[in-house]
Amino acid sequence: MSKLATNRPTMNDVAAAAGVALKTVSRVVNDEPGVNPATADKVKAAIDALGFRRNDGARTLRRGHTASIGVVVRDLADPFYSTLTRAVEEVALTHGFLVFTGSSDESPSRQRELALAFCARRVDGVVIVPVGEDHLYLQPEIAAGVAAVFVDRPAANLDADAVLVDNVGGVRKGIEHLLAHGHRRIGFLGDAPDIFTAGERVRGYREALTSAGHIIDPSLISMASPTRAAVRAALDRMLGGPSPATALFTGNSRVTVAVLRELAEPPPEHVKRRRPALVGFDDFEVADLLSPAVTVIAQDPARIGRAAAELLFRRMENKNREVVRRELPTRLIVRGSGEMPP
Amino acid sequence: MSKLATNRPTMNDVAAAAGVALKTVSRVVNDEPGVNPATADKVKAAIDALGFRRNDGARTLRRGHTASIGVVVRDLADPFYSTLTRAVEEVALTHGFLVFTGSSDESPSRQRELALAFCARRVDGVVIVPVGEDHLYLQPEIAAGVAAVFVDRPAANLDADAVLVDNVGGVRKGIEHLLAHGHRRIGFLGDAPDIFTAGERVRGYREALTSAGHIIDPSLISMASPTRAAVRAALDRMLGGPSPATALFTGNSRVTVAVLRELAEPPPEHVKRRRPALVGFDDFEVADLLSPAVTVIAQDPARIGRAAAELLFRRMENKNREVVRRELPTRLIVRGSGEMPP
DNA sequence: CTGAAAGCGCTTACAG
DNA sequence: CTGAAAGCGCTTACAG
Repeated sequence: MSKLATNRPTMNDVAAAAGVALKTVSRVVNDEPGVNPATADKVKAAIDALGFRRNDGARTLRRGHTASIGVVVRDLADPFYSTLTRAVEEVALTHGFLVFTGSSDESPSRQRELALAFCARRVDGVVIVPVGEDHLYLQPEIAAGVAAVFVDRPAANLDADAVLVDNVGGVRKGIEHLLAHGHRRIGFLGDAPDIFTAGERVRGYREALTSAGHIIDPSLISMASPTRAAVRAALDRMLGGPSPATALFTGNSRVTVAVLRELAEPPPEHVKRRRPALVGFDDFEVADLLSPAVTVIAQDPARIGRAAAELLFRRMENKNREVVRRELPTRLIVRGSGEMPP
Repeated sequence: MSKLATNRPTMNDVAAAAGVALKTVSRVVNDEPGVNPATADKVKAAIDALGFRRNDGARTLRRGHTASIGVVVRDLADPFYSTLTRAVEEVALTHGFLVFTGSSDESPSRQRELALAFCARRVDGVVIVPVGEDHLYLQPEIAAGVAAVFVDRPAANLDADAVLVDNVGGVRKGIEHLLAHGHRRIGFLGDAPDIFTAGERVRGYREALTSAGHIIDPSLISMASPTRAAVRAALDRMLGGPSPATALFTGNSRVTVAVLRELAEPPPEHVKRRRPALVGFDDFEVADLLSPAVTVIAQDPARIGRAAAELLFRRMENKNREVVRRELPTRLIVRGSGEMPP
């Protein structure tokens, strides 16, 4: 591509038009003190006449920081991550920062490319929902001064700031709730076991049952991506046998919705199902309008995003402060589905 | 702030370490042809040893374009806008572009500041969900070469590319559906009348009724932000009178959900309500799981975002092509709530 | 195949 | 209060 058609005026052009030096224009543009009001007026007039707007890219190059951050989530279209990102944006704006966003789609290489592309633009910090086993590629960036905060999951092999959720405690709370309502056969439908949160949550399930003196029945645990087929198979197994589960715990909102959708279908002829009690991890829109309304262990994605952003800005201020790992609580929201008797 | 602690190696450092000229490093980094393989290897070794990573900000300054775009939506936490943004991101990535995002919160000044901040970073293009009456502030940016595409709503006073939805046609389809099921008293619950889409949609309502030879009853129209109080008042009026509405059309998913929530409450004592039929504009998660499942006029936010991004990249390629205004169709999804008899 | 110089549009560090 | 020079880290345009 040859010289662009863009023909933006520069500080130099403004200076020429106003009959002053470049530096004086810079002073006026940046509201630096000590400019003669009459001179400033001349400069301002020239700025308006030419339609000058400072090139922040040039400014950035000279100053060494860009006042921008990058956010890499799993999927910006997912309400959990979009709400989280929006909260980061809000904090960033407070500091006068702009934010790049990107979705990794759970692909380690795509995440890496996004994060490094942001770093190549010299963002001052990154907020990352980590994917995959290896995050050492970020080490040089961090060493070079990029602040990094991991969110929702810890970085695999990097000692860095992180904002997590009390997954284990949250699930325990949900399972204990079902136990308190008399359930003893409780099925757990999680997600792919390599996802950090999925592992933590099934751990919470096991701990809750074991602590209460119950035996873990492996046939009541399903750890798979919530495809239609996987969910159907798991439900048939858990609800169709001679000693069926009377309650289910679903490990995230995608699973919850998939299960609800499956329960809404008539079961195969040879299977007889009773509607099980249900508690789901993650709140979701109109969970309260379903019948029965869905009892959930709610996370607070906006709070998570805010916490991550605040940690990021604190890290930018002081690269040497010790690494922080915050764990945010969950909240049981009782709505009906989790209070049905066995 | 003084000199930053960041101590990144530059091409100059690499050149010194490899014993070549700066330009040769540039050639290697950019995969330019015509470098002696042995020289290239020396340079690559130096790059690895120093952990060099090109500063894209500097590159950008010299080349005149940044390979980045800005997206300003109403609220990134809203599934409609986050899905739209995600689709824009996808197209951008295909072109090797990065994307800044921002939420205007329906504030004209905040939108303006975000858009101009993106332009100050010299993004090559912006996708904007416009708010407010005045978008002339973008005129100089567009003149200076920034591509701009408006989405969901047209720019108030600027002749620019836009991707809209056939709001009028969509609502007409919904109202005609209710008419075909025998309804004659159909209430319309919209949104604040200064929102473009709200205006278009109520127009569709009027047109559908008029075309079918029916009279418009103003008491069956409510144009207000869907606060709890406003929705309740509108429902009491529309459903509580001597000649109540037998069906409702809701103008967007926020309204739909607010109405459903209100209908789930027991009505005030002196009001007796029948459950009205319902068709809503916008699809939403688990609309199919409610009882009755909710019939909607669905938009396709991913398609809208994709169309906007594609238009943007075409505009970047040719600043002089004529202004395009695309209007995307809607789809009626029949689920039950819209097929209930009067 | 390789390199020295100029310049992108600003800010920094000084000098007057 | 104002300005001339250098430099941020690259690419462009040339020269050898």
